Amino acid sequence: MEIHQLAYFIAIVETGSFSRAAARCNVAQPSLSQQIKKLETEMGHLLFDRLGRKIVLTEAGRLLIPKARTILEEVDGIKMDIQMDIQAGQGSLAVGFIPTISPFVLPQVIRRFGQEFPAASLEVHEDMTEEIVRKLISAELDVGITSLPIKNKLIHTDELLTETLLVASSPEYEIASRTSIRARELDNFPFIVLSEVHCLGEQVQSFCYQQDVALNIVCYTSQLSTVHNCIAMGLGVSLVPQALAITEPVDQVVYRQISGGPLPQRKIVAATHAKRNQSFLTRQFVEIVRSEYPSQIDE
Amino acid sequence: MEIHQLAYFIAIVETGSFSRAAARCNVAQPSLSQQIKKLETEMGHLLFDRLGRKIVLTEAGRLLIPKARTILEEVDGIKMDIQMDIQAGQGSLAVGFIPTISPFVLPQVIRRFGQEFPAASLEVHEDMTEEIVRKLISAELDVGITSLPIKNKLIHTDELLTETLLVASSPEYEIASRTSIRARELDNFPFIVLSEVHCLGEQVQSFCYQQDVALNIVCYTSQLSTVHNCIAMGLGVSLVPQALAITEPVDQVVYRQISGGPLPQRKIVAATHAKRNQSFLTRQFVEIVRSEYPSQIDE
DNA sequence: TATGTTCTATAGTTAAAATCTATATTGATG
DNA sequence: CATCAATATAGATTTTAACTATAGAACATA
Repeated sequence: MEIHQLAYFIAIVETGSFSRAAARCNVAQPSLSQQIKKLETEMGHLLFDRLGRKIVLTEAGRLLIPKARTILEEVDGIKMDIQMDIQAGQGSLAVGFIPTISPFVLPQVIRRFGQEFPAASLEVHEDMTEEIVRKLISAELDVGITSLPIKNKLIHTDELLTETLLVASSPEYEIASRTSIRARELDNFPFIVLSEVHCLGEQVQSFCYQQDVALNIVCYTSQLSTVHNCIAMGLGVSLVPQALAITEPVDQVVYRQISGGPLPQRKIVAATHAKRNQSFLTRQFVEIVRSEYPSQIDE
Repeated sequence: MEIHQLAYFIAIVETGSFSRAAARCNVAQPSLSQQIKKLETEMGHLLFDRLGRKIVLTEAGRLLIPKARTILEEVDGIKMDIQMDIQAGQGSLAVGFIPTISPFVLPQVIRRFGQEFPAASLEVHEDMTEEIVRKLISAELDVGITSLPIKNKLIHTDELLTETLLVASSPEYEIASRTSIRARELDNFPFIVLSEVHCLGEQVQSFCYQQDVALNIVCYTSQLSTVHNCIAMGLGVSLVPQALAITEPVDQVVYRQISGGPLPQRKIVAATHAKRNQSFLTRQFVEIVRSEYPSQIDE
């Protein structure tokens, strides 16, 4: 059975004749006769009784009408429906965040995404960069919010913002009262560092290495909040994302920017599979992350 | 958009690859590539991201899946559905009865038809033979229950039964006490006759004419029940259908069969348009009439 | 790093099928 | 009975879907 056969059938029903239907369908009348014959053969029933000049629907023909109309309407609307669905945010989206970003943006982003695209279904993964990359490549994720560097050639990155890392210290330390802090002075204080399995941990350590700062590391932790807590307890200092200072400031901690040299920074990016087309929802999601990411400019 | 394109699309979705889908659909792989490309062009969106060895659905592709499945299922089921509908008695039927038959069979037939085919919609017309023939030819009616003769070549008749006409008389008349009545004796009594617009009226008069009976007609009426009432009032005698005597016998009337010569009879037929296919409902309806028609054999 | 394997895409050809034109056939109409 | 108006049939043409062969890309293995 073919769609055009159903269309011809309905045209005949509506015009009451093969000839008029042929005119309406912009085909020759014999084409209709032939296609209807095929349809009748396939259905196992005549659809019309041919009474010479006029035709009359058979029982099978009458029963076919609503079914044919349904199918034609669906086929007809399918293109527009999909366009509408896309605009309406119908669909699903799987996103990944690294743990040193998610605490500051996930709640706001999920809320806004839900408000703007109530029809969408969102799946959020929290993983480290490496795992996010793997999932992007295997298409388990549509987009990952992470930080550079990403070496994999199959991953395309869209830069969202550059985030400064601030010196975080207990007010007790002498460093807390300074108006300007230089990177090399960090070696005067016990340093709390995030494990290198996190890209943030790696970034902090490589920054210090490049600035020739020999850190006095007193603690390796695997969670940023532990770093924060340790600092609040006065156990040492660290470099933490500005977003942490903005969204979760603590009284027992002061946050200071490095001066007199390159700033420690990380680039926050939306990572996607380079070969996949980014869906409407993906693009919208990335824009929401960009606008919701806590930064001083927003405040 | 074509149905096979949707089928190919779903096969790819379900097998996860163009190659496997091609195998399942019994076509070569390039055919699928080509048809999917066409579908994508028509939809205005890619349906799959081609990631070299593997493919991933795009947002548009994911949205298309349920719609394509729906259409395929409907198309798939359409033939069987119609078969089922027909067997279940879905559909409509328009039938005609002549007034000298309907009183005896219409109620029972409608009841039984409604019981056996509750899903059907039945439309009943009561008309004289001529009008029934006209409606059959214009396809306003699917079948007419009437009596012969029908001269029109476009009408096909299916004989249901041969009904005898009985002499109906008031008990007061001498004829009522006889054991055997000959046709020619009818001229001894005042005769109540049905108008010739009814075929029954015509049949009665032509029978008498053929038997050389010069009727002593005292009343022409246009309703059989009037004939019956006149007889009951003792105004005369007549020839009436056996079915009348069976279903509506009256104490003031006796019903006797003619003997010693050809019986006055009428042939009850199901008349249909010779060129139209008789629907399942039509055939079932005719069988119901045949079995419900009142005749002595049934009692 | 090279190489074979396994996918999809492309090119060109073949086969199928829908369309067309022309005409036969049939029922309605004057 | 001839004419008109409709559908059916026949044969040619065109379109399109299918096929074969092969290129190109990605992954796996050596």
